[in-house]
Amino acid sequence: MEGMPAIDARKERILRAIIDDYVQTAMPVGSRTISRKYETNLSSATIRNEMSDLEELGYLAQPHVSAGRVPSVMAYRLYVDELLEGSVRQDAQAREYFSQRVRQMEDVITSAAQAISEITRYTAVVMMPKQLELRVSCLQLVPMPRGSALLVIVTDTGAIRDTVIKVSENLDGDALYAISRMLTERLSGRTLQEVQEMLGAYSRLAGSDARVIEGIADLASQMEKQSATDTVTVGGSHNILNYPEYSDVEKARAFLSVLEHKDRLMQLLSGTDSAFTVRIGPETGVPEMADCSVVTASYRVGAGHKGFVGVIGPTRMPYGKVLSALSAVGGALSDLLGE
Amino acid sequence: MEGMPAIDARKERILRAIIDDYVQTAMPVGSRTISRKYETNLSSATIRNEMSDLEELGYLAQPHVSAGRVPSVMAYRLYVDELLEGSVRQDAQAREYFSQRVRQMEDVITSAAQAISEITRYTAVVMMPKQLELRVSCLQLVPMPRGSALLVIVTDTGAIRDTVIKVSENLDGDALYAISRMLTERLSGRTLQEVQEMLGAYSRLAGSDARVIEGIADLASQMEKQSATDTVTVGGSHNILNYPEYSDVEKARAFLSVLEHKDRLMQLLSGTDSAFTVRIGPETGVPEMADCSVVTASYRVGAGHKGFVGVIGPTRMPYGKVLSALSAVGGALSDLLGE
DNA sequence: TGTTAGCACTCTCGGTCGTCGAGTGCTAAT
DNA sequence: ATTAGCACTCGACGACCGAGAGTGCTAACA
Repeated sequence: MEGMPAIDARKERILRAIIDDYVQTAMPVGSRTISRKYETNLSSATIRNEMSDLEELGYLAQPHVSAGRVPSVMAYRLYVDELLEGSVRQDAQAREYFSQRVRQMEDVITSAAQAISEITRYTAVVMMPKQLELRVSCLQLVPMPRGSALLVIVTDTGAIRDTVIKVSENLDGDALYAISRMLTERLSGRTLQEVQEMLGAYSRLAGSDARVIEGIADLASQMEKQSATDTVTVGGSHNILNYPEYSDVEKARAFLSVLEHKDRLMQLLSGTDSAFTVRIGPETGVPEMADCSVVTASYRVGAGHKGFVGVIGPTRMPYGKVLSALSAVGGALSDLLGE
Repeated sequence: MEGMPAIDARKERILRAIIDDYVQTAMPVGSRTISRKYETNLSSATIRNEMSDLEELGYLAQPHVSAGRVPSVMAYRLYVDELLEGSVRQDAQAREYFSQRVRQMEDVITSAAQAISEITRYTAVVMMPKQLELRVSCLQLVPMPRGSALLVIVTDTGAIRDTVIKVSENLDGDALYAISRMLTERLSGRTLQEVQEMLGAYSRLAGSDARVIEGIADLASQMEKQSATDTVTVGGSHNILNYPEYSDVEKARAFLSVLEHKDRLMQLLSGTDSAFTVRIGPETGVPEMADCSVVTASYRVGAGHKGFVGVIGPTRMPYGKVLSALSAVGGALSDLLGE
């Protein structure tokens, strides 16, 4: 009675070769291919025996009896876990991406998503954690032509929001600055919610327009609303069309429609503690993504809050490259957004 | 010897019915369909005769002998020209879209693109004309936590650009305002290019940081570069997958790749004088878009400069609805961006 | 003269069938 | 333990065929 075959070094090499080849070609890998391209001193028959063992062990699967083998979720996992052990090399290309001007949280987030998607050629997702308790640090009116002014609110975490409001034509730059000073003095240190509540009482402040107050109220309520929800951005969503597993339009559409619903997207990203997570196929928990993998890296932003950057692509994916790209972008984000 | 059949009222009704049906179903329309759904008092045989005439006239085409008829480019054009005659009804839904906060040109443009794509369910493109000779109107530094400041530049056309720069920790709000005033005084009225050139000379200004100067130089050069090129944004690009004519992934990808190249996109939009333009199929001049139509509306922004809003979709398109949506959004844009 | 019923004809679509080839598993030889 | 050889399996692909949709034409009819 034979026991379960053990997985030795050679089996591992072969498994690795199969994964690599499959990642490249997206076609089931046959024994001949391995024997010629990877293990040139072994015959196809030997490889066949090994492959048969690997299948018994659960690392390979055959779409049908006379096709080659395809790596199973277990195989990817083995491979990925191994990658996760070693430190992930930082990708220089990724860091360069952020030399551009960055404006505020949202801008950073979206350019991160674009950067990742361009580097990896997959779909990228970036999540910014919700920030409760944003406090106003400064508030300023910048004169604009034709009776307008730009109202800028800066919070203690460095988030910036602005909007154009109408003001009296006879307020010049200095007058606006005086108003700004006064408002900053009274409102700084308050949370956005407090600011909102306090504004009612101010509507008759000397020298200030009711319209200014209104503008601030609007802006404060918007910031408050936005800061209370997680923000999530997608980049390069149609990169998915580059991969043959999505040459079925229905599949592609299902995929894209998941991306359009923030809540379903959150499901893919959230709920992990470690720096890197890889969910393969069914592990994603979203049926439409059954043959996708989701790779995420977390980055720190300020006091213990964590955001995620991630890549969604076919299960066959060069996990090594993806991980290093994510790690680089995550690092850059931490630098930019962290305290 | 029979002459060319004339196009009478009934032929026109039938043609219209065929277009309507084809727009809905994307399937060649047969004579029976028309006789049952649209012209219930005529038999299919009669319709057949009429259709045969319409084909001879060039308004219909048959994909193959035993399929129904499909409207030709000429048919659409007839129909569209008729639409263009009458005034295009404004679409209420579109106007609502802009009640949101709008920040600056680019924001307006992108939300316009999104609005159009959501309303029409097609791909939307919005172009903002290049603005030469932008002049600085105001320039202000807003204090931020941790030795940063937000540098805001406002131009005479109301374009806003900002960036975060580092400044000496010991500059407080008033000091920053003093610098802002001084800079505004010296730089306002200058074009961005002039500002850029002048900044070299200022690097030793009393009380101001070299870093501030540097920040302004950066920002000015970016604004200058951006204002010299046309800006174009795409919204809802993957709406295209909703239409059966793009159930071929290769086609869809070709379509999307055109959208990714700004220059090819410009080709689709530019070069028209009238308020509305409809280019059908080959008229677009871009081979990948051979079975698309491009509908554009122009909007005025300030002194004679024109921008375009457009929709790209399959040639069978409810042109009436699309035109009214575009007209509404175009109007809103003129209001928001015009002088 | 315009409309309609009838009919033969054409062409696509969907399914079935048979061939081809890639790949396997097993056995026997090395 | 490895490998050559061979029979076998199964999907991909092209050929083929029948059904159905739609046409054009003709002849009858109002």
